[in-house]
Amino acid sequence: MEFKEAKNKFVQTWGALGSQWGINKTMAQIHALLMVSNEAISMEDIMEELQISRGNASMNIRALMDWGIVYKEYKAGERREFFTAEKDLDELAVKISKERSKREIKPALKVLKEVSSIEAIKTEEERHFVEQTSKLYDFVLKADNVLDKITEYKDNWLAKLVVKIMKK
Amino acid sequence: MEFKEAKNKFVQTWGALGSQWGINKTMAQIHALLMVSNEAISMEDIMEELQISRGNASMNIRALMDWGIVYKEYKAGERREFFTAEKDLDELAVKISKERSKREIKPALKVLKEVSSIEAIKTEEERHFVEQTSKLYDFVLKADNVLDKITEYKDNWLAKLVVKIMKK
DNA sequence: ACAAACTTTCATTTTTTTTTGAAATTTTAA
DNA sequence: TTAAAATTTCAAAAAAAAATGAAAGTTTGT
Repeated sequence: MEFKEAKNKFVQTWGALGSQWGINKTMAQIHALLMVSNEAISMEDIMEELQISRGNASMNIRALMDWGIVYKEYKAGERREFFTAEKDLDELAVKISKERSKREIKPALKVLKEVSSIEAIKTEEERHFVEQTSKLYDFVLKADNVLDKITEYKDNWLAKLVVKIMKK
Repeated sequence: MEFKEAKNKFVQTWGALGSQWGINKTMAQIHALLMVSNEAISMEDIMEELQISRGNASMNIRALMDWGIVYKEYKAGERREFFTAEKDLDELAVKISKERSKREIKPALKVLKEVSSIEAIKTEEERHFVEQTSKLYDFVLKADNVLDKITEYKDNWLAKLVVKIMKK
């Protein structure tokens, strides 16, 4: 496989994967493109490489910046903006994990707490509902915290030890 | 909040969440409904409760069974089929995790390995591409394995120890 | 202050995904 | 074996999501 083909395959695959994770295709493709680029790219070049419109590029770059995984960069003597992706994978994982927690897990927890707090449980059906949603609340809360801890401790000795143990 | 309202809210929220995770709304709603039901439900009742068509119900129940998180159940003297969801959350997490690994992570790994193996690296651009995709390969492979181990060891002392340490 | 260079916005169009529903198929009880 | 009861399939319709592109807005150099 030659370089151009490989690059294209990577961008396409990453894009397809994105759609399975609630991120749209173009957003994932732009991210992929920036990830494997050794230098910052202008919007014009992104449009050209992915064959997308100006508006599409603009909106998805903005979304990626909102996620904190793509940055603007200014080049001396250049008027237009250039973009780079977070290339440190640990850092990338932390940011994605934090953002998803904030956007999806936290709101879900709020609802779970709410619905599991209905009062005056009369029927067996109601009892089961409360039991199940309460368990779900505990489970999601715990999972969210573990994720937090993993990303937080990632670089220190404790995490390293854990990873070592896990590898056995 | 009264029971019916709470149940509805839970089903709706779970459904909305599903779409952010690459699962369609109806599929997630059916799963939610079955999760909080204390007894198996017929297709007719699922259609009724979620206000969806027969075909839609049939296809999404099938998909849930393919994921291994919803089961068919037969009632004595009843011709039609009833359905229940996996209610043990640990078991549910393991199944979802395994399935996503199989469907998404493994194929992604294959592509990453492929594209990071291009030969005859000439330019700096190509060198960077190979470096970045190789790192990505290692990272995803490691993440996939850790997930595997966590689910595998979940119930034994090692995992419990880890969770304990993490909680500090 | 001007205008060229560049970016953002958003109503409209296009594409993709999901849903419907009727026909075909399968299952089962008698 | 038959036919009623139930489920599945899939072409077509509907709904939802994403992309376009032109106009509006912003920034910057002179």
